Amino acid sequence: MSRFTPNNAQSCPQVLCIDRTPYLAVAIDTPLRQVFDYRAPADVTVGAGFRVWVPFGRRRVVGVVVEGRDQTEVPANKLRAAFEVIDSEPTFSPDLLALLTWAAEYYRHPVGEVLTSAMPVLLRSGAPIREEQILWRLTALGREEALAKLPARSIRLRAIAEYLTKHEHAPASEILNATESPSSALRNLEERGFVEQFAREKTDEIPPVSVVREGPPLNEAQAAAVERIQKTLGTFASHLLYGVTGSGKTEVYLQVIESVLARGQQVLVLVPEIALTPQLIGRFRGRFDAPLAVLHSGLNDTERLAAWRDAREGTARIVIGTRSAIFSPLLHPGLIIIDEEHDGSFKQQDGFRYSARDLALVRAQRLGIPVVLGSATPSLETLARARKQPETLSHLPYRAGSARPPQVALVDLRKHGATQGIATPTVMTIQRHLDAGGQVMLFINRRGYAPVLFCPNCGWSAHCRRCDAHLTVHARGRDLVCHHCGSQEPLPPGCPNCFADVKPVGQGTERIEEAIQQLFTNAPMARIDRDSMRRKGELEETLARVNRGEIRILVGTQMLTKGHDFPKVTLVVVLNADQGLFSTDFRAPERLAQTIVQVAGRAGRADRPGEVLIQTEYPEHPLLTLLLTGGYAAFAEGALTEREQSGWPPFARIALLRAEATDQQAPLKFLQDAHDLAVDFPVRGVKLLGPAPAPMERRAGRFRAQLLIRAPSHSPLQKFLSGWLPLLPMLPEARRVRWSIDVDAAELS
DNA sequence: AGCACGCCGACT
DNA sequence: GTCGGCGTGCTC
Repeated sequence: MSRFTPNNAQSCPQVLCIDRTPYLAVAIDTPLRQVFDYRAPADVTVGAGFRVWVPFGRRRVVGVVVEGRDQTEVPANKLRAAFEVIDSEPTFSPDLLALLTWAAEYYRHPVGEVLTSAMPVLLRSGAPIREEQILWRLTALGREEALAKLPARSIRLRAIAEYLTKHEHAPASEILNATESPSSALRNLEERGFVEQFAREKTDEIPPVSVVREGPPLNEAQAAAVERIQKTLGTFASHLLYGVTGSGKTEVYLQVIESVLARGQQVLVLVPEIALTPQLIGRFRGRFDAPLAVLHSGLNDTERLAAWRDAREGTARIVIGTRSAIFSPLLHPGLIIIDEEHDGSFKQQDGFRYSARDLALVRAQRLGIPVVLGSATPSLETLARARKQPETLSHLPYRAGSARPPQVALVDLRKHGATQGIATPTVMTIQRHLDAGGQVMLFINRRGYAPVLFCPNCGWSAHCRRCDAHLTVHARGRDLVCHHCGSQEPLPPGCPNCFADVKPVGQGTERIEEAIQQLFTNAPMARIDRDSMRRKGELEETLARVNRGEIRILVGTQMLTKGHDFPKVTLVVVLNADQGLFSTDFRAPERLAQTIVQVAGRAGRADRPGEVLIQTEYPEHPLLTLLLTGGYAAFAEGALTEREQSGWPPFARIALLRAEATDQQAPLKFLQDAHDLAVDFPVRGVKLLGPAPAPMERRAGRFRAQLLIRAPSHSPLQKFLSGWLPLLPMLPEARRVRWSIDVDAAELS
């Protein structure tokens, strides 16, 4: 029953005694791929997972004990003693520590950096793990008079008073989150003498949880999914919840979460970076009266540490966050949910290049708990796994309510004339939907006004000085911006080559916005992309206007697809489906299909039938015809067959060795040397492809190249890497480049 | 990554 | 004379 054993000092003394050894192996935040041995301080409880202050070179740093050791290979003249142990209990429980060291090994990343990345910033610099908790409660005066005396218009103050009537006491963060109030509201109540703070007496009791509101009745598929997942609570199982948009995946999550909470366990929910919307959190809060810890990029250091502590001490019953939340400590883990599991943001793209989705499976397996991967467009990896174990596949094929699936049609851009990228039949369809009172959404995966600035006279086009890329025309034709390095310059008055007039070529969101305004003068519209939604809260504001019906036409990028509902949208237009149709990256078709299906899923959610138009120059392309005739499932079947035949994941494992330098030849030379070195480590089935320049060789002034390693499965890949990688730093060329290894690389660029 | 040591160029 | 450029070496 170790799963239910609290990992704090009071209740689990045996954890502290096993490592009473003379030496400690300590992981330190440094790119060095090793741990460092220290003499353990005497007469202090210390062991694996504890943080210690240690001397390191000329510095004093925080390290994490990875294990206790009875002996050390380090010569006595080098060995030093740890200064002090930071807490009276380990920062990392044995199972979390084991997961992290496993991940460091698997992704070939220095263990010190891995452990550091799993800690809130304040813990990295030595803040204590436990703190006397400051709680707020109503004063006697507050209990008697607050609700009676507070004016009705003081909504926040009354909400806080009501909350504290129900909860007796709670930390400020919890109160402010639940009532969506600023901290000034609490101070205001304190000045009125209605509330007071006090230090919590030390107790590990976990607040009771109740269901605030019962959920709606489930349809047959949802009920089957809930039951299938519930049956596996307490054991490892990897579920795929494969539900089309609007089929009620969240309701399935909620029902299963309810069971987990009833078992006294915690739920960890991972969501993609952009989709950490108030919508989902709102659903959770509306359903359960359970403390929720939200880990997102907007938190400051103190808030982050508080959320981390709440997860670790079991106070937070639901922990919801993005990628890095997979490393949240949990006292009583019971379930992990990965929402929109296909989303690329679960894979970290620099430094410690882990996949939170893959680690969720590892963590769940180690803990003996189920994991639920939810998506309308599952990754091929997840689909392949589900094929092997059909008992864990739950399909939600119909939309909740009476909504019918949208009608999808292709618009052949070669046959029809187009104004600014919008084909004539598309214009007519938009008009028809506007006339019928519908809302229209146009999707284009490109920011800015136009992707190219071109001189029709001499053929010149605007290139970035530091990247092998065109500059994008921005701000209605006033600026040139590089989307790869961020450099910016004013638009030249004419061609710098021949002084002729230059012309923006192609369409971005800004230009589509302009075209729509000209074509549909009376329809109020909005544009949603990274440039137009810079200000905080702007996105939410615009989305609200859309859903109130004040906006009739919506133009935007990927941003539109991530987790937002647009119940009044009846027509979705994918303006250019062709980017990615002929990419060198074997995953490009998968990403394109997911994007198209996700965008299309925004149409017709209520009782109105939805319509989807996909503009393309290649209407006969098999990817598009498959999607059109058989939906995502048919596409995925086809793609899986292709991957199997060509030996790509999930039917193989890959790793990518990347190198970059300001010198053009150095990365290629280094990779060639690395390639040549590999003949000394033959592992059956392991093949090296390359080296080759990266698809965009020069980026931000650095030349980049890559070498692909392909193996039939996980273990030969790891076997090869463990023999080969340690020797790379010894190559003379290694010092002239920056290199990194990306295990299970998601993007080959 | 830090951080120090170390050996050559233009400044008060 | 010395401030500082970044090459190279080390961190239990």
